[in-house]
This record gives sequence, C-alpha cells and structure tokens, in this order.
Amino acid sequence: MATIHDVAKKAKVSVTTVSRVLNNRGYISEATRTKVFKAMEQLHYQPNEIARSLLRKQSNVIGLIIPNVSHPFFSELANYVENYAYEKGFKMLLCNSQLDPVKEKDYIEMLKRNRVDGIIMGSHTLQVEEYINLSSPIVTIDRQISTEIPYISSDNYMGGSLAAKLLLAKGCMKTAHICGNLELQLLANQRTTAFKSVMNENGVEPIIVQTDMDVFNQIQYAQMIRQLFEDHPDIDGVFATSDIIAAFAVKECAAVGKRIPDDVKIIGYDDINAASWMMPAITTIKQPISQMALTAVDLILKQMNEEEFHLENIHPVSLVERATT
Amino acid sequence: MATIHDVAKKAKVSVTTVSRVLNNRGYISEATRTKVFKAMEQLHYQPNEIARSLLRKQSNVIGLIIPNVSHPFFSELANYVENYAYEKGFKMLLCNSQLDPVKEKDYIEMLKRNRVDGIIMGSHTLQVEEYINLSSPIVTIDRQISTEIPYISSDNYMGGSLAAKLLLAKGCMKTAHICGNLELQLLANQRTTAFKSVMNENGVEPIIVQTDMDVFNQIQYAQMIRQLFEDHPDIDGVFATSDIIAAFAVKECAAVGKRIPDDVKIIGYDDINAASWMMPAITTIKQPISQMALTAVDLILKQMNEEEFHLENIHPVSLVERATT
DNA sequence: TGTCATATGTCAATCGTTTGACATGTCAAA
DNA sequence: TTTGACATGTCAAACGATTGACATATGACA
Repeated sequence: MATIHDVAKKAKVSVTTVSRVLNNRGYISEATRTKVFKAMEQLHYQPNEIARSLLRKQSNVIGLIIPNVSHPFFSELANYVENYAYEKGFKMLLCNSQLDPVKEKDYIEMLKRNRVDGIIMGSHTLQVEEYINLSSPIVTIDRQISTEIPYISSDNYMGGSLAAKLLLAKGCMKTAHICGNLELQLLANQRTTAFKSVMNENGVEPIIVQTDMDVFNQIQYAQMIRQLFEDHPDIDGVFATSDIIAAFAVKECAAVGKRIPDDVKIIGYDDINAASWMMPAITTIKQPISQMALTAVDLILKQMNEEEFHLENIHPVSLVERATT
Repeated sequence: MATIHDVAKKAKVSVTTVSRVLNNRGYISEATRTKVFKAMEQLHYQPNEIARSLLRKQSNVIGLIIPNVSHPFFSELANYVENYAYEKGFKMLLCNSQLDPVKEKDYIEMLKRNRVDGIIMGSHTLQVEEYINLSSPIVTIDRQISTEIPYISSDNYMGGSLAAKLLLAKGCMKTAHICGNLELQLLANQRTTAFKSVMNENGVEPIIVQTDMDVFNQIQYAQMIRQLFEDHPDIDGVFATSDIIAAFAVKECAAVGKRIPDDVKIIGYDDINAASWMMPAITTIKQPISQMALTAVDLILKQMNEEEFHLENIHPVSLVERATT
C-alpha cells in the first residue's frame, strides 16, 4: 500500500507538502494541490488511519457491547448507533458478549487496548464496576453503575405502569408478569416494580415470573409459559418484558386454545419492528430506540470534549396498542 | 494511559524486558516476570494495539458491510461473523450501507484507510468493482464480482426449486414470486430462475414481482401485495424472497380474508429466528447462516495467510415446512 | 579455567503520519 | 527598496510498541 512518501515522490513535492494538502493547513497553490491529488489517485493512496490515530491519540472508534445483535432490540439499537456514529465521523466496533461475564470483561479490555474513544455498554452480567476505571468515556444502557458514568434507559417505571393500567382498563383480574433476573441491578426492574405497584393499588396481586433464559430459547420459554397457564388457568393478562417473550406467550396461548385478546391480553415491551408485522400484532410499550442510540453517541462525544452531560438519561415510552389487548 | 515505559520504570526494568515478557520471547526469570506483571496491574496497563498494528501491519480487524443490521438475516449473520472473528482473535467493524451506493463506497475506503485485514461485503448496489482493487482480502456475500474474489451464497437455485416443488406438490396452480431487483447481478436471482423454471416445467407460469423497496416499509409492501392479489385473485401460492416479505404476505392475506394455508400457501426464505415464532409459523428455505458466516471469516483468514481457497462457496439450503403451506 | 545457558540492559531503527521550527524563494504592493 | 503574503522545502521529534544486534553479568558444569 502506498504511503505518503510514495505520493510525495510521485508528485515531486515534499512529504510535508502532501501532508499539508491532506490536512488543509498552511499555504498551498492550486497547482500543487492538484498535482498531489493526482498522485494520490494514481497510487490509490489512502492515508493510514492507524498511524494517524497513534499520533492523534484518537481512534475515532466507538465500541458497542451488547448481549447479542441477533436480538431485534439490540440489532435496531446497533443500527442506529452505527448511523449516528458514522454521521459524526466515528466507526463502530461491535461486541456480542452473549451475556458471558468472561467475554464481557475481555471485550472491555480489548476495547481499551484498541484505544476506542468510548464504550457503550449494553450488556450487564456481573460487577463490571471493577473492570471499569473510567479512563475512557463510557455510557451504560439500562444500568446505573456509579455516579460518574452516565446511563440511558427508557422510562421503565412509566412503561410498567402503562402496561398495568391498560390491562386493568381492559378488565383483567388475574395478571402475570414475565421479567428477567431481578437480582441484576437493571433499571428494567422498575417495570416490575411499577407493574406490581399499580396492580396492587387496584387490588390485584400479579404473578411474577423471573427468568434467566436465553431469549431465543423458544422451547424453554414455551414450557415455562405453558406451566404458568397450567398453574394459573385463570390468567387473563400478561405483561412480558420484551416483544419476543410476548410473541412466545401469544403462540402458547394459541396452542392451548386461549383466544387473544378475548381470553388473555398480552403486552410486550420494546416495540421492535417485528411487533407490528406479527399476527396478531403485539400491543407493546415502545422504547424510542433511535433516540436512545442518539443519546448514547452524544454522551460519548460530550465526555470526549469534556462538555457537560446528564448522568441520568431517561427516555419517554409510549403505549402502542395493537391486536393483543 | 500508561505506556510500556511507565511499566518499565515502575518495575525497574528496561522497556525491552517488559516487551519480552509481554511477547514471551528471550530469557526472562520468573522473578522479573512477576515484577513486570505486578507493575502492569498497578498501572492498569493495556498495551496500545494501535501502535502494535502500525508496526505489525496487521490490525486484526475485519470489516462487515451490510445493508442494515436491523434486518434479521443480517443481524444473525453479523452475530455469527463477530463470534467467529472473536474466536480467531479478530474484531469486527460494522458498517450499515443502507443500500446507499455513496455510503457503500465511503465505507470501503474507510475500511482501507483503517487497514482492516479483510472485508466481508454483504451489500451490493452499483458497480463496486471499480472501488475494489483487491489490495486487501475481501469476500462477497451473494454476488460474484470477479474471478479472484471469493463469494459465498446459499444454494439459491436449489432454494427456488424446493419452493416451487413444494407449492406444486401442495396443488398450487397459480403462483407468484416476490423478489428483489433482478438487475443487480445477485446470486439470489437464481431463486427466481429456478422457481420459474420448475413452475414452467409443470405448466405453470408464475407471476414475478420485482421490488426495490426497503424491506421494512411494511406499508408499501402491504400495498404491493394487496395489488397483487387484486390483479390476480386466484393466486394460491406465494414464494417470497425473504421471511419478512412472507410475513407481510401472510398478514395481507389475513386482512383480505384469505385463509392460510387453505386458500394461499406461502413460502419464505432465510429461516430467520422470527420465522419459527411467528403465527402462523412460516414455511421457509433455510440458509445455513452460521456456516456462511464461518466460511466468510475463514476465507478472509485464508487470503491473509495466502492459503488456497475456493472461489465459489455455495451452502446447501433446506426446506423447513411449518404452518403456511 | 573456560564455556555456555540464562538473564538483563543499551541502542537504534521501524511502522506512517503530523507538526512545529526554520530556511528559502517569488512576487506584488507600498 | 523594503515589506509581507504566499509557496515550498528541510529537518527532527513524536505517537507506543517491537526487534535485532550487541554488550555484560551470573552461575553452573565440564
């Protein structure tokens, strides 16, 4: 691959001059400028960003750590993050932790070794706190891990509350909530808190099912949901913590002959693309994924430039009512 | 951030010694080794991979260019590619071209500037040929662009053929096929070729609908499909070029009161996760996405190491029959 | 005593680019 | 004639690490 020296030689100018046209600094005549550009073109010259990064101490790379891009929520998030990063002149390194604590730690270190300008952390297993010594800008999604690292989430409490209210308004008397592991200190837990609280206020005690399952393990989920309905055949409303789980619930209801929404009403969370094109289309709590991605990139940039930023970045959710309620 | 010099100073050894323990070369006593490791730990030292890359002329980064990670096929692909890359000690830079030729070209150049070790090209708009002057390893997905660049695809012809045969076996007499723009020289076009050919052999002339639409534009697709059924109310079988389009078709059929699979049978392509948990679950032609990703990473590695590789890498497909046929 | 494996150090070059300091030269305006 | 804007060049240091050449020292073994 051609270097700046090759270009200089070809254009019969000094390396400094090439650098000057490349970076638009100092005086350069139109004549040399074109001469240099022509040489670059002929040589298919592309400046070595690695060398630049080394000197500048800036890689223009953002690392995104998520459990798994094949999960629609994260794939949509990744898409937006990448888009905004691109707009700002950044690239995105994608890391799938598979929710493996070892891999998670490994990725953080890898990203540091590669001197990324910032890390967006969307995967949370263990006490990541120890690994993170805020040397580089970082933002977390859905988890508060310190009072210095900004975090992003949707208004989980509002989400849980909206779901509860809708089910109550539709006349549900016996509800269930399927959520993740509440021991991980995720902000998503507030969905559960809110749901339970609103239900209780209305005299309903919801059944709470925690699960650590891989969200793609349809068979396990099917079993779990089937069990739930066997144990509580009178359930008439389900609030799932993701649209995919809601979809599994829909499927399972159909399998056991419960009609949706007549017998059971189901609400999901996220509003992934699929929620709208599934059948029946899923009623859900919409997270503004695009906005959240924008905020994430923005927070990295602000930290890089030592600008002010908010620690807490909670985005409003909205209820999208479709065919399952 | 600490440098190797800081570590050397802290451990009271020379930089060379630190480098030696870091890279496991030359003689090092256990005592100094631990001394050095301790210093590294205390300083939270992480070797600067940028500096290493510059010297080694190897970034250990693979670039993946795809239209959009939020498309399930590509998100699953990206997930696998990242996993395999990680196993081999590589990182993955993700680029969403949004099928914008400008962005596509831009990304290729960006990846070259960043001296990635290889590019996996899954997005194809224009004559990318001109941009690619095979300086770095590259592999394409679903497109043959030269006789030197290896390409990966599923056995599209077999896929189209399987779909046609299934519809025929189920007694379909009037079939439609929804595909992408056939003018782009994609290998996926063979699905169409095969489908048409098998149908013709059996005396059926399928209706072929080409479309350039954004696959997420549900409204446009719905209109298009509705139009299709209005123009040809007797259609009893549809072969869509992706599961998402198949899902739209399912939805539209339901909307106009056609029963699936009784009135209309629908087959998708890809076998994305969602295909199995949708309702009704979609009959589809399964691409071995994981295998394809593995091959992609492998082909990059083989090119890097100047090993032999196959130009054509076609992966077998299989029919997964579910509820829409 | 000599030799050799082990252990560590010094030094300098290299990767490709940027940048500041400084020199030199041209040309036009004052 | 002087001044200063414009144009280009030379040179060297820097970014953080690796590596080869070479020097030196210790201890063990023959």
